[in-house]
Amino acid sequence: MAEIINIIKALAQENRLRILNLLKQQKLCVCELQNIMEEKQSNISRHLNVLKKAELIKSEKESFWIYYYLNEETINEHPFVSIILTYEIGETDFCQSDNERLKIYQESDLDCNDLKDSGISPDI
Amino acid sequence: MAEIINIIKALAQENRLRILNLLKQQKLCVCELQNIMEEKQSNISRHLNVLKKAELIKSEKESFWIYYYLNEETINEHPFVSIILTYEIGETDFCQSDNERLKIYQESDLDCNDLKDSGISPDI
DNA sequence: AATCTATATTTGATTATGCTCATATAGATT
DNA sequence: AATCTATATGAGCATAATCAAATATAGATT
Repeated sequence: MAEIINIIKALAQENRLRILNLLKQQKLCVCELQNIMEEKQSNISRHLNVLKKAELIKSEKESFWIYYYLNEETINEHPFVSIILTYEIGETDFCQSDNERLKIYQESDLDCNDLKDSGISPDI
Repeated sequence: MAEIINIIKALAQENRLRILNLLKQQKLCVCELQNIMEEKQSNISRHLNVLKKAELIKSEKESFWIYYYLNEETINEHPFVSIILTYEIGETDFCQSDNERLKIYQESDLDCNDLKDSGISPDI
């Protein structure tokens, strides 16, 4: 079981909160996160690793991609995490604009195969 | 109003959680915290400043001493903070031993006037 | 087996954090 | 006003965190 202090430390960083906010809405792979968040792949990967060590997320491989999703056991065991994700960060600017980009992606009918060279949309 | 991310960052450090755990139980001044926690005065002072900037605590002067206490407005506005203090850190080793020392201090009938050279008890 | 590609990791630069020692400051007490 | 003392702050150091660029790796596809 992850130490409580590691869980709080994992939550104490904007990019990691952004990742959790997105994963709360749906399972996503690294390249999707990279495109929605407009961050470098290595940076996303690093933060995912921190979140995984804190046992806040899990991953599973599906053909080419590794999909990340919330670790429900940890979240259920530590309800304050859900409270933060649901009530505390929803209104922040960074979540709002990530949510907009997630919506664009969802409505685009693109998937991981398309992300490599095109980005989510011509504007992004 | 303090940014949510500053609040989480303030919580993501053991010594600051220790301070909050103690202040949850009673108002304390710097020299009391210093003696109970067995940390350097400057270190305590610095962490108090971080907690104050996150608006998690307030202070008030009483004759020689500055007493710190939880900022109820912030705590009420962000219920996850109480949850962490009540349900998440109570069982940690660091809180347990701080609580023991707080108890010794409470039962000692010492006060701030005595702490300067003596420490809380001969053993400490 | 060879190739390809998504993800992880290494390296190195930059910045932030935590701590201690020493000193400054504020503001009570005399 | 002078002094005293609790607390705050500055300086310096060590360690950790963040990030980008380049490279390594795993494992799917052909």
